[in-house]
Amino acid sequence: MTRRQEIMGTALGLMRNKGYLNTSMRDIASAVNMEAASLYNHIKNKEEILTNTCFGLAEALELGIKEVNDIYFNAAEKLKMAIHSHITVITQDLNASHLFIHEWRHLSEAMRNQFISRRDSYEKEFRDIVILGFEEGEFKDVDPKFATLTILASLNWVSEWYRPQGEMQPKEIAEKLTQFILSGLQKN
Amino acid sequence: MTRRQEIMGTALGLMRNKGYLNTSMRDIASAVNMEAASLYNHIKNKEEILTNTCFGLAEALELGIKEVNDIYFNAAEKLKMAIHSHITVITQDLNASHLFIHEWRHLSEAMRNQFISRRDSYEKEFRDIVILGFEEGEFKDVDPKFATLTILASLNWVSEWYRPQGEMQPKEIAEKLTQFILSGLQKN
DNA sequence: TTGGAAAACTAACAAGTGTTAGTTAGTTTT
DNA sequence: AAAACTAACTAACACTTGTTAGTTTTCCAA
Repeated sequence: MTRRQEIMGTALGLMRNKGYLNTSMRDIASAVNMEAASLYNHIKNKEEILTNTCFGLAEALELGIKEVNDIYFNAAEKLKMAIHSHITVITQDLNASHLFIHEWRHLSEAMRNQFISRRDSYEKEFRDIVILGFEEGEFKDVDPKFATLTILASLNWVSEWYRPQGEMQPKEIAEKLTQFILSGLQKN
Repeated sequence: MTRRQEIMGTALGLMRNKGYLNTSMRDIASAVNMEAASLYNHIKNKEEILTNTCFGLAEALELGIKEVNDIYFNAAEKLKMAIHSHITVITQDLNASHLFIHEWRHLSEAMRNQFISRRDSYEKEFRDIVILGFEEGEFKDVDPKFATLTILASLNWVSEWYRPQGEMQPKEIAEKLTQFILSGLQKN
């Protein structure tokens, strides 16, 4: 592990616990046993940590959904795969996911706009699956935007409670979520 | 409207846009056309804004769920009412909701612990409804904790996209969510 | 009209912020 | 052996932070 990776990883951990703004360069430095100024030999600046993380995850998620949408399947199958992909990415690095989900607001305006538009297009790919399901006659006539937002909220929230050492593993989580989203809580 | 309420309201608006930590007392002051020091004639300190808001919403939510759980109903009916109550509270003041959902982390440790324990007990009341549904034989045999977290994630996320001027109003949102949570996306 | 509280002000504080400059010791490449 | 590079350091800058002290203005009831 390079020093840069060590700094990045430590920074993400601190930022997850205390928040991005509340984590100072001096906090990060002392967590890796150096002075704040020395960090700049390895990273450009504080925002690079945030930018790298947010866009790294965005890319991973996009890759996943595109793979799903490129293959022909029915909507239920696609949704299942998309959920699995999303959960896999999100549970990979919980610290990074926290930044991705909560701290992107603190990107500089230009970066933030880019980020938002990539997030929107990810949402759209997800929404297309819901719409496909309706066109197939397999899904109910729900408001696709509403449904997609609700689904993504559930998926993202996993990063808040998932623990790698816990009993539920990503694959199982994805399956239960798929089940829940497709057919709900009630019997029949 | 008292000056205090004006300050509080303005502060919440700023904090929703820029985040709690990123909103300075000087930001708040200039938004209500006064000097930062003058704010202290009306509020105790910055944290009071956060504390007041977080515990205010906690109380409103608790009140709602207790009302639901005190009356005898079947689980499906209770769930529907609990969702309605939650959405009503959450959509009442979007700025406050944002603080309640995202910024409680920045409460002082003592307050944060209190907050977490109240949130946990609210979650438990919700979970009891899911468990009741299973005992009645009406709900599927899901992990109640998992289901509850997933449901609450969907409910809270409403505060991110709901717009009072938009076409979907709280009552309709609650109904669609109930429908979605009970019976999912798929037909049959 | 006046007394006094309420609400504003100015000035300052101590601490903390991200970042840059300049330097140094140790290692690697030429 | 000389030159270049790496990664650490100390010191400092310019600015922002929440908050307090002390003072002045505003405003309303008596």
